[in-house]
Amino acid sequence: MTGFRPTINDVALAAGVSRSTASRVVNDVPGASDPVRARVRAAVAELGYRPNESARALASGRRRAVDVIAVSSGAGRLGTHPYFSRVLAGMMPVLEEADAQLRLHAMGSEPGAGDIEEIAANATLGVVLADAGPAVARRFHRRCRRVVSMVPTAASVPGMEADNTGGAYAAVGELHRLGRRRIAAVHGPAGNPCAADRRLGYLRAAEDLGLPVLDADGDFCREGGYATASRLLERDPGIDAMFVACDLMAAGAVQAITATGRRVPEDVSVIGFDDSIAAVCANPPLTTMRLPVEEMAAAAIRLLLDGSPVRGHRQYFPVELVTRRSTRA
Amino acid sequence: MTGFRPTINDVALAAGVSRSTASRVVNDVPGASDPVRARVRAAVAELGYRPNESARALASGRRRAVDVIAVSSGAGRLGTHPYFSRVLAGMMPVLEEADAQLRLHAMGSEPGAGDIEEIAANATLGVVLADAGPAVARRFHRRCRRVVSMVPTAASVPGMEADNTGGAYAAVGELHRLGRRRIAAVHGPAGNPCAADRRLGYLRAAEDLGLPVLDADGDFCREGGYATASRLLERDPGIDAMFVACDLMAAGAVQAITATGRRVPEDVSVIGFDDSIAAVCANPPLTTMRLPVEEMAAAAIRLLLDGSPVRGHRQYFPVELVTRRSTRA
DNA sequence: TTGAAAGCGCTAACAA
DNA sequence: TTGTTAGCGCTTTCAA
Repeated sequence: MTGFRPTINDVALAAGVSRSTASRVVNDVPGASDPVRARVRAAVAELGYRPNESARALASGRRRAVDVIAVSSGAGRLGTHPYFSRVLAGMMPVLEEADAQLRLHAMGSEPGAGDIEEIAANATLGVVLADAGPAVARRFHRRCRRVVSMVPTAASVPGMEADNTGGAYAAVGELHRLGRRRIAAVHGPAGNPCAADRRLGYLRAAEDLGLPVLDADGDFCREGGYATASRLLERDPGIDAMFVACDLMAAGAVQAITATGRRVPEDVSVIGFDDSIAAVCANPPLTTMRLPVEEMAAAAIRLLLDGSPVRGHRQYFPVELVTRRSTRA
Repeated sequence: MTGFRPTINDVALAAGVSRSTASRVVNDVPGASDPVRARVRAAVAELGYRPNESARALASGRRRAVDVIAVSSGAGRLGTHPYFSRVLAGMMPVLEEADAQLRLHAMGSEPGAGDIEEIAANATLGVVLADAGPAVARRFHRRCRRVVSMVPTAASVPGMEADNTGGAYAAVGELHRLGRRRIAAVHGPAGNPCAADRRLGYLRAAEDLGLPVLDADGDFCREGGYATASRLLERDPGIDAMFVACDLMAAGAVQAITATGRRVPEDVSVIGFDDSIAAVCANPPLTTMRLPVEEMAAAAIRLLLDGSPVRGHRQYFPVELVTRRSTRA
């Protein structure tokens, strides 16, 4: 009795129907009356039935897999980019549990229509968009119902939504609370939806607090953080704080700030975003807005596992301030 | 003719044998004469046959999977630890290609015998030890032939071996070349095989160059790097360079050094090890010894995919100096 | 709406 | 050493 795992035959037997009917119910395909559906579902629950994925794949000719699309980053960077590491780490145990496969696709910010077509055509459980803009997201969603985005994007595409705007707003508020009055911002890249929300949070806070807007766009990479922070500092040497839209860029920003001879946090306080490994490696370690990336990734997978997510579905996640040395004067 | 994929039946037919015989050859199990083996193998090559993993799993009752054992790190850290991210990134495409599964096991540095027993018993393709000491490695190897370690460990256990000793030696040599004469070292944890090799390289270089030995053990984490570097500096304020056995620790060491008011690299030059994301996030960015982690991880998987690796097998990888600002005076 | 039946591609007894 | 024969658990026609 210990290692026994019920098969669909057991379910069919318990529900008093044929194997095919049980299969139909389990797979949510038409061809079973409501009362029968209920009986089968009860049997499934009762027995704790879970389909054997190998048998499924063999019989149907396709493997259950989630396609993860990592837009906007070079393939080589996937292994080291802190965000994607966390995304994968969050997904892996859920996928494991469901005995499903992870297919990772790295593509540039302008994926070819052919790529999208092919991935959508071969998708089984669905597609997770790791960092896609609205245009790409819509194109996927048009071809494949089972799509979920790790970031808020086109309104119709189901997505995980962290409180990016609120987080950015809170970061600026914190800086203001610490007495800073010339708070600059290094945003993410122009087309990026997360970047847009964080930018909005900054702008709103600046307005509400009556602060000058001192900002520029970056690229979510360390190099861009360095370059943008340098430029900002040159343009306005009086800057006494920086809100940087991701930790990798913030690590670069701190390098840029100290390279000018300024001290962090004494001369310029810095708050990043993400709470990735980059935050603690920076010098000084970064105060940052923590994004629950692993939880968001796990939730995205669960959504796909549970069936076709409803159009426009949103799942919300909080963002929290983590205080480290880059703000503690 | 485009999407046709030969089955084992096609192979058997082409080789003029039964399906079972073909299966035996493909799976390298006894029960086929040498001439027959050759014929079947020829047919496999000719047709480009690749077994259907779903069918295999269904028929045999077990899924082809590689068990990756991440010893010595808390489960929560896996997603963010730069080393493991790179290991996973290196393995993923190879596994994908072979249609095999990745099972990740995180365990403390002293895994229970029960854990080892269970994983070894359920292993199919084999086990990759990500960072295990000789004792754990030997215990796994005793119970399961298909084991390969990502680091040199017990002599009998097949392993990937980067030139840790040579890398450490070269790092100290570089520091010496830059005019440094009081070169300290932050080693890895005592029992760690990689740490031991890097320590050896440091000690040899110190001896060869006539330098004082100024060292202490760390833990391969940023916190440990910070603490150990602080201690070293307190003990010997004249230190003018540091060789730190991993980038995460080196990022911490740089934080510790600058916290004392010293400048990097003017007062103290620093060289790390790995070339992970931590190296570029540190401030200043770290000169480091690059370890080809992704390649090593891919090679480990291929070794397992190719069958039982031979006892004591070693695969060697070079380590290269990558120069960044932490040494450029 | 339901069920019967035929495999999916492979492994593993069992016989020969 | 080899071949024959049952399935593994499931999906999917096809008939009823």
